[in-house]
Amino acid sequence: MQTVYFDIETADADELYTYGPSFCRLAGYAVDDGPVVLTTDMDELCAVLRDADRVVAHNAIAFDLAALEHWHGLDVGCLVDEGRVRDTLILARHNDPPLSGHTDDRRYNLDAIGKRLFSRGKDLSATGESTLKGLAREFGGYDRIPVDDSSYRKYLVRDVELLRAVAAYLSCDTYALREHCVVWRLTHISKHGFRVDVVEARRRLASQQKRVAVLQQRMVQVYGLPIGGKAPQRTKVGVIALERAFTDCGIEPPRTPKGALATGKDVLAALLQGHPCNESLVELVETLRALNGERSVTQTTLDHTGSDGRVHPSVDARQTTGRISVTKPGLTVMGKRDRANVLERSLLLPDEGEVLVAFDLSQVDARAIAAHCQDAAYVSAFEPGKDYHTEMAVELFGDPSRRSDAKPVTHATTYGMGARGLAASAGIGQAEAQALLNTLDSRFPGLARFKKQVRAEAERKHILWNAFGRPMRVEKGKEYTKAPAAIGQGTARDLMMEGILRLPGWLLPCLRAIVHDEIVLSVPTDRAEEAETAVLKALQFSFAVTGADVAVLVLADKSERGRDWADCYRSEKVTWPEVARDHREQLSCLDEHCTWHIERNETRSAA
DNA sequence: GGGCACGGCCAC
DNA sequence: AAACGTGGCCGTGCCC
Repeated sequence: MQTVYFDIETADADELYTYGPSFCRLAGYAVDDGPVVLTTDMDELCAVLRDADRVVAHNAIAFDLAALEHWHGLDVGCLVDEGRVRDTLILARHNDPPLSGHTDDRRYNLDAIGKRLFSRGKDLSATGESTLKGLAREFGGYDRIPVDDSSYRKYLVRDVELLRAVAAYLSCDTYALREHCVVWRLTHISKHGFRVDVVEARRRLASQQKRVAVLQQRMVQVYGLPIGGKAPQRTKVGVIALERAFTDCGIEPPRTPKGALATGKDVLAALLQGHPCNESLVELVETLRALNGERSVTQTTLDHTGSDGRVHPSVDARQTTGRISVTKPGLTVMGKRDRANVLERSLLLPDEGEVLVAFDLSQVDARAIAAHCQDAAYVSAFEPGKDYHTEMAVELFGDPSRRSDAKPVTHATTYGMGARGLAASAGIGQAEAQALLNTLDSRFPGLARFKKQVRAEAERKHILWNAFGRPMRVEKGKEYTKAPAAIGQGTARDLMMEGILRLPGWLLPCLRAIVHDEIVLSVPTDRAEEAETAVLKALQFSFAVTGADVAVLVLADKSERGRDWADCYRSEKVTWPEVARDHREQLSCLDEHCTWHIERNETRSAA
């Protein structure tokens, strides 16, 4: 049994997939208790790793091994599938799960872990990450530090030694091993990257700049806001001017809970509703809304686009529930619900000669809860052929046609919403909301019992385990809302990961994005049907919690085949014709609310 | 100039 | 006693 501990110094980590073959600069490795060996020969390192029974590194799968696979041809999939890899970042999160709220990455760097596991001496901690940063500053970049620099080498040696010490404290169970396979599969998203419509992105940036300039000018002239900066309406002076503008309209300036001027869109909408005839207020609010509504997704996407014309987003399982974060750029926050920003996704394209297809799991959080709680009525709402929200409408109102009224209530079930919150989200009175919550509890007693039970368990242990064995930390005092939410999201997450694990290997390089209950693939046009069948087969299965009587079906839908990511949703969003790329290729259109043919429509309405 | 909190936008 | 969960990213302002 031979274990190899290793670490690699590289160029800027953000350029993992774009830098070039000299990305890996200096490697350090140690076999079992042996001394740390340094080398610039990555082939030598790969040979050592191939022969090892066990390979250990921090963030091995998403970073070090990924770099060796990408630039030096190491077969990482084989190492992972054979269970030979131990990624101490995955294990550290598994052994000591993060709290929600602050995904504090620094909690999981080697220094921090070392400090928690065996309080390490100050002499070592002082040399942590700052050494490397300092060297990068001194030499003008991570890729320009001389590989024979003694402090660079000393730093690497120390890191491998620290890694070895840390690894001894971290245990690994079957869930953690499965997680290694999950993370490796997800690295394909970063590795292959998502093609960006760079020309269109630049065009949109330019037109956004024009739009903002007009709005800002109005703010300056009418309300006396300061000139300059990216968001003068948010500066101190700007806020004072806005407060005066509200007062001039005869309106008390709205406030946030902390006393600041509130300019969020819900607040502004409520204000308008209260004073529909106040024309000067309407103009002020509309201008403010328009300015606040300007997002920088296009800029962020371009900022992260590499010389290959693609973004290579980071994919991490760092959230407390295990849900996947996709960042740099944040694909999980791109528009979809609102007509004003649904086209954000249209900047992302399939590979040449391919189409994009999105697949999403149907009500997977609720199905996860059903699998856990085993409430007969709740579980039966997910039987094949039934529509969950319609079933809920029948149970809550005795009226299947009130499907849309039932939707917000189901949200309340998983997230522990109270009467006030439900009333606000559903647009009903608090008494009515409370009555609905009571009905929910009486119609689904098993669900109510389950929620009570997980709250109690969280209060006792502060950690909950989902149906797959993922530990999730629950904040003290917040068990009432967070415990059921953690189970719903956490198990839903692993149902999606089960699907990822069931995907046939040829589809892994096709993965482009994951947004919680949705995955996006770029597939060759002539294999689209084959791919769709295979993905749906992987994502859909019957699932039972250990010891449970009744299994719950996990079901998935597929989107249209898209020429860009937004185009995938054209049949889901038929009332927004611009979602379809075909429509955007037309020179003009007849829909006066179209967000694409804006200039033409403006000309038309003026005429 | 980095770190952090806030308040704004957004997703599932 | 009541109870809306998990996040990313931007711009500003303030702190060290």
